[in-house]
Amino acid sequence: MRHRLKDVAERAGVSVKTVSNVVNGYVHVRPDTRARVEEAIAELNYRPNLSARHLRKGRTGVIALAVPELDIPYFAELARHVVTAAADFGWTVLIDQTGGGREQERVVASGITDHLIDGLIFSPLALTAEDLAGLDNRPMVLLGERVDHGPADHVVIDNVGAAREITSHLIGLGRRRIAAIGSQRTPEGASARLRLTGYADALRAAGLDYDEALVASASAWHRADGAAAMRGLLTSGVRPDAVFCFNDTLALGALRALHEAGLRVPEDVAVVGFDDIEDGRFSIPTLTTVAPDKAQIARLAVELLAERLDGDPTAAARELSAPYRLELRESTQTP
Amino acid sequence: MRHRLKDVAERAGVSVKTVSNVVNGYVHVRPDTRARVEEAIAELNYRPNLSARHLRKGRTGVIALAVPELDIPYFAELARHVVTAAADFGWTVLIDQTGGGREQERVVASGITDHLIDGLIFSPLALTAEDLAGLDNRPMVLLGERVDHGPADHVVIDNVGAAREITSHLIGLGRRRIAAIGSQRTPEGASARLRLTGYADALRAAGLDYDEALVASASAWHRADGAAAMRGLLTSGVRPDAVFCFNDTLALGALRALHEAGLRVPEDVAVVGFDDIEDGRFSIPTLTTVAPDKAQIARLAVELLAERLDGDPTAAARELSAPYRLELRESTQTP
DNA sequence: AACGTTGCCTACAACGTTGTAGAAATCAGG
DNA sequence: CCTGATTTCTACAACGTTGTAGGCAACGTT
Repeated sequence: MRHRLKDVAERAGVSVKTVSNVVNGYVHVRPDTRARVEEAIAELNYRPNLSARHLRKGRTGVIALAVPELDIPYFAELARHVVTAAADFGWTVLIDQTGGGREQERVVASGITDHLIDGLIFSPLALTAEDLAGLDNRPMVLLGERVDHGPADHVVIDNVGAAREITSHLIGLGRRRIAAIGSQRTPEGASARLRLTGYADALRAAGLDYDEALVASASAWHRADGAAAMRGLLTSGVRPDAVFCFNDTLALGALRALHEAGLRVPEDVAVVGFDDIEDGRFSIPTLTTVAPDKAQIARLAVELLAERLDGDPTAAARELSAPYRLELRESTQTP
Repeated sequence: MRHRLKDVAERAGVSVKTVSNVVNGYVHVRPDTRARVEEAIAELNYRPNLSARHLRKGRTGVIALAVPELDIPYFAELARHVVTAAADFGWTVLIDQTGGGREQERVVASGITDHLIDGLIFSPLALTAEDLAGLDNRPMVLLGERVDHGPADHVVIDNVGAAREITSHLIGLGRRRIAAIGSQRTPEGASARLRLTGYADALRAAGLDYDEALVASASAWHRADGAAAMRGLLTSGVRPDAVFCFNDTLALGALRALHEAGLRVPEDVAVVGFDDIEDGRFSIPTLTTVAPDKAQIARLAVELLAERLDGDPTAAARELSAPYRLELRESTQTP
């Protein structure tokens, strides 16, 4: 049995609005009235109906987080941080899985769940700037690489800089034939493009040639794709002495393929990844990686959303950058 | 700018209710009227307000999934399957992270988000039967080990049987000093208790002694706990020739600790896990494990919830069992 | 031709909440 | 003890939707 304000009001002998005032912490309520109401609330185990409240107030206290796939560890870890950060604002998080397809992402962004949520934190893969431009300017924060000239707030990390830095680290270790795994030619591959740019920058800065043959593409960024790409590199005969994988799951797949080929990491081939997922801290060998500050990304995203909700909805879009650092582990340590 | 039924109605020159009828697929609407309304809907990009609909109908089309931690791969993979299964019913999934604490779980179960969701799929760690008994009988499906005599539907797998089977597999390989990692004495450890029972059953059936010294506890089931427990076993001098870890992340941690100790897997020590997370298919060595049918678990849970929502809410609680199978991989393969 | 039936549509009320307006009670200051 | 301000509370309307009841045509049946 569910109770309403009306039931509480009758039990406490006050008006419905007075109960509402107590629930909402309105100050001008006599202490004894408040006590009576609170007692009635407790006795009936009353809980506000959020839909009704939303209908009236226009706020649900629910935000959505949309990610391509939940069982990609990076997104799972990110989701955890977003849920935690949102809790500080009293928000519940509705998590949506887009699958990464452009059409599905458009549906999510345009808001199938429109009226149930106050705002959206969105990590798009395939969405283009035009897609975004066609939408209502609902409160939305984008995560990840910039969708150029998009009208929404976003939180990014410096993909180019991070990729340059970790590639330079490999060069600093004396590696000269550095492969890259994860390149993508599709429009979805914004992260891939930026990381490839950083990789190429670092090579150029060190006076090394950019060799097409050392760059392997991967349509998705799962372990299996990393393993397949690594096998491809090995059979093509390019003999790399290091590999920069554009994320950690690719790198874990690459480790596996190197292991199967009988090559030692890092002695024969050094391997680095990107994302700092937990797996990489326990893999054999442990994985050197770029560690974006996921907690900070989540916090910034939630804060941006909060400001957008409370502030001017038409204010100019903002871009915040979250820090990262290199995590040096066994997969690059020269013994 | 957001539009309402009223706006569409004015534009199409019909009543509000007729628009509602079109939106809801009511049959008795003349084709030309329907066309006019649909045109107006498209022009205004109308989308129903879910809160208002919920307030009126008592259904939101949103269900919640509550899991202890999202970045535990097992739960992330499960979440993915639940989202997929729910989509077939036209449901959106709100994902809640409980942290696994009893108090937080009670809050979730009692329904902070009560009125926004139609039902709850819940994977509890710490919740007790008494906690559950104190709640309204809202539509709820529990996942995982049984909370004895709980009033809610649940979907389980045969933990005891699966643990017995995989332990027997180790015995069949000729292993005799089989350790177990993941035992828990806390009331939270229902899964741990069941898996330990299966382990002990298998030993007894093979005429092997159950040796306390071979059973390592782990307060949580993360990689770090598995690594720590394995190190503990190794330094205690019990010299196991196989280890049954109560989940895959524990096993991955154990692999790591064995590697650091210079022991070979499976030659010196065979390792098995439980859950079949993706990591175990690419770890070095790949991990033999119990593979619960996660897709089936998710589908059964969603179906149970659907039946509970449509059917008699006071009907007796049901318990469904999902299948599992053994995945034999490198970590137990005798070379 | 009168009748009931069906198809199509509309008006109204209600879901549970909160903002607004204002009434009644209390207080402060002369 | 009067006046005006403040505190405390209430009645009412509205948020956007859908169920109910009912009206008016058009149809088929006697």
